[in-house]
Amino acid sequence: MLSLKKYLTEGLLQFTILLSLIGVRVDVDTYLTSQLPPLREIILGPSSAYTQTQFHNLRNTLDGYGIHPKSIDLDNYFTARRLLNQVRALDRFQVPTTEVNAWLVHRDPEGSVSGSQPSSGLALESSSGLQDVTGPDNGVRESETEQGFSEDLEDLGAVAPPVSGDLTKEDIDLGAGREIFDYSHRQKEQDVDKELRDGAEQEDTWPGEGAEALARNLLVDGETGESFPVQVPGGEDQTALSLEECLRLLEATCPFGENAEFPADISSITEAVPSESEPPGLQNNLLSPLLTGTESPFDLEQQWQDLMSIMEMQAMEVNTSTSEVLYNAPPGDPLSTNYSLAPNTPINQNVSLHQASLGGCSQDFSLFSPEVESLPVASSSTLLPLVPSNSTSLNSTFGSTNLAGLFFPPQLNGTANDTAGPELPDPLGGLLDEAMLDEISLMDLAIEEGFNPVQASQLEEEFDSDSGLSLDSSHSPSSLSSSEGSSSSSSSSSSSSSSSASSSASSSFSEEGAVGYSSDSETLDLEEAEGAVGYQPEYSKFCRMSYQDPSQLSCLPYLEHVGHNHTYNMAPSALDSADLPPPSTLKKGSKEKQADFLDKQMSRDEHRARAMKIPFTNDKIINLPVEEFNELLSKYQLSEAQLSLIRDIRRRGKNKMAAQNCRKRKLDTILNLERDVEDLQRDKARLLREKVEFLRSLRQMKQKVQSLYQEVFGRLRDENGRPYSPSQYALQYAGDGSVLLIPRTLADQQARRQERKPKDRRK
DNA sequence: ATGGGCTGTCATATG
DNA sequence: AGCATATGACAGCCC
Repeated sequence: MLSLKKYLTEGLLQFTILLSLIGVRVDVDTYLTSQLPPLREIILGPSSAYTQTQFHNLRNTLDGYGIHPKSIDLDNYFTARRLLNQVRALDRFQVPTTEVNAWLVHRDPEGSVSGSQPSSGLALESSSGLQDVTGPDNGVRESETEQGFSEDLEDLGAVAPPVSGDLTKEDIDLGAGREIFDYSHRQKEQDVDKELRDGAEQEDTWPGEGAEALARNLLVDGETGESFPVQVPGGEDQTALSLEECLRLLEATCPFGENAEFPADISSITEAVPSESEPPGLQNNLLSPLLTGTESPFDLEQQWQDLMSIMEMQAMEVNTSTSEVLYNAPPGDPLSTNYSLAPNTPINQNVSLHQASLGGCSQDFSLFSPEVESLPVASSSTLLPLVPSNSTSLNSTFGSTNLAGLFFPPQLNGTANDTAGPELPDPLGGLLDEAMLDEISLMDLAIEEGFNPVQASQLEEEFDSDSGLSLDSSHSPSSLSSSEGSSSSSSSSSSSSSSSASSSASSSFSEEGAVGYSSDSETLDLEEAEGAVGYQPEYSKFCRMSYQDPSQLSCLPYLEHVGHNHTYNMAPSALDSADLPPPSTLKKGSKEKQADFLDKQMSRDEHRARAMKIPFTNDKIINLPVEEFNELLSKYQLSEAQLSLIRDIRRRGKNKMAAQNCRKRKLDTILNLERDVEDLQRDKARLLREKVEFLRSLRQMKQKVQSLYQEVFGRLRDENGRPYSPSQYALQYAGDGSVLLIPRTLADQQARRQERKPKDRRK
């Protein structure tokens, strides 16, 4: 019960807010197993954001906070953010759709372009284009439906009364006053407080008899210790659950294994495939970033996998349709069906592709060939710098020179029969799928290294930070403003930063701080105040813990000492309360009013000290080092009650400062967390954009290789002038760029051999 | 009147 | 052990 109660309090609420910002589920298990670095650090151990030294960032960071936690706007800000996150969760699976929609728009013309190419001669292109348009739509609709379901769940969760509330109430409400537990000690002070409170209005009537008077006036105060249950916002969890469910459903529809290997060497393809139908291009190494990039330990791999699954669903539909057109043609007229668009004049009736050099084709695998350039590859400029200029990575990734193994689906390879001669397997269905599988399995590795799939899937909710709902991105110098997402998010950031500016301008730190507070030293012990050393703790009462502009904070010298070097109690004595005369009271004139004012401004401990005739200031009591403090006590003949009070004053005063520091630190931690979240969101958005571009490139290349393979293979003729059966023969690329026509059985063997290699290497 | 935020205080843990 | 500090929890005050 106690631990539950613990979780249901302020800390959890704050973390809930923060977690909800990045879409991380808020149930405790996930909470504790969280692997996301900032959150994990906060929960499981000290972090850079949670260490005390970070507290100084409160004043050191001049880039400012988007919205200050105590600004009036902050509440609305967080609330709005949470709500917006929930709203954003509605199109969780449309995350890539934002990208994919654009992709689809251009997918259609691409299909038509390909289909209209006279030499490509592949009827599948147009049909694949059709499929491509309809397929993803289905996928999107499906995910929308599921998302709607999850939204319903979420709504239910949000409306449902928090169960924990009753628990907490039962747990806390013990039906006993707090004084029961420390009656003897606290009652005295409570009585004193009561007396003082009463006396403050009926003038100071404290008899001044010290402990005896205390003992005579024992009264039980009404301090009951009643508490109120803390309500934990519900709904987040259910949202996460439903989203997770959706993700699982979505993944279940994508029949990809994790251990699939990519058997063939695609770099050979880029070198070998002829370029008849394509104008010269460049970047035969374009594939390498697609594949080597996945080996880098991205934190968002799981999310990418989600995206990949979505993308792949679409790709699968394309491939399926392609395969159907290609390989399930009516048996009656297979040749005319499959090769009808092949050139009527064969290249060579006795063509021997042994040593047939198909060089120059590498240029055709350019993303930027006219056909491809017609596609709005959103930010090819961002893609290019990421392309390592070595093609060996392609070799290592695809690892095989067997085009047949590369292109032909396993089932076709295995069940090749002579009667199905004209059936031409989908060369690139295998290519892309295997590539995807390879990528996904690499992602899995990264995931195993510590990225929680749940987190990733929930992080995906934030993917559409391009929607303008993202966190303020203008603060970070690392913000990549190259993309379309940054511009929209910067608009939101401008509003948030302006609100923070207004909030910080709304209250003036220095004006309030100028009002004197600790009046003891002036009204009672001016001579003591002269020697008083130390930070004026009560001063913060006028600061009201206002953390506006850090630059303003840095202008307050004594606050430089409020930190975790614990030097604040050695602050300049110049800042003692004696040197901070309240201007407003001075202007008021009459000394009675001034005294009255000062009297009201005195803290309870100051009243107590005054009542007990403590001969020195509370500042001294609180801020003197232990040695000096003890020395001071020894100078005076103090009663036991006075000594007790002095020690309590010291304890309370120090604790008060500690509490203030603690709260500052807590806020600072939250701010740091928020900044971390912003950075992560920016990184995530950037990585996802890059991934979408990579996928787009891969898809385009897949289609190109597919068509080129078909074309080359379709033009081959045996000695009798008949086309080769794709079930019996396959094209294979040699390492030197030559292309060989080999029997499928041999090709399959080589493919299997190549498959084993990467697995062994991985082990 | 009331809820939420702020602050002081206590209890307790930790260094 | 004593002290200082950190922090969760609570109550009271104020807006």
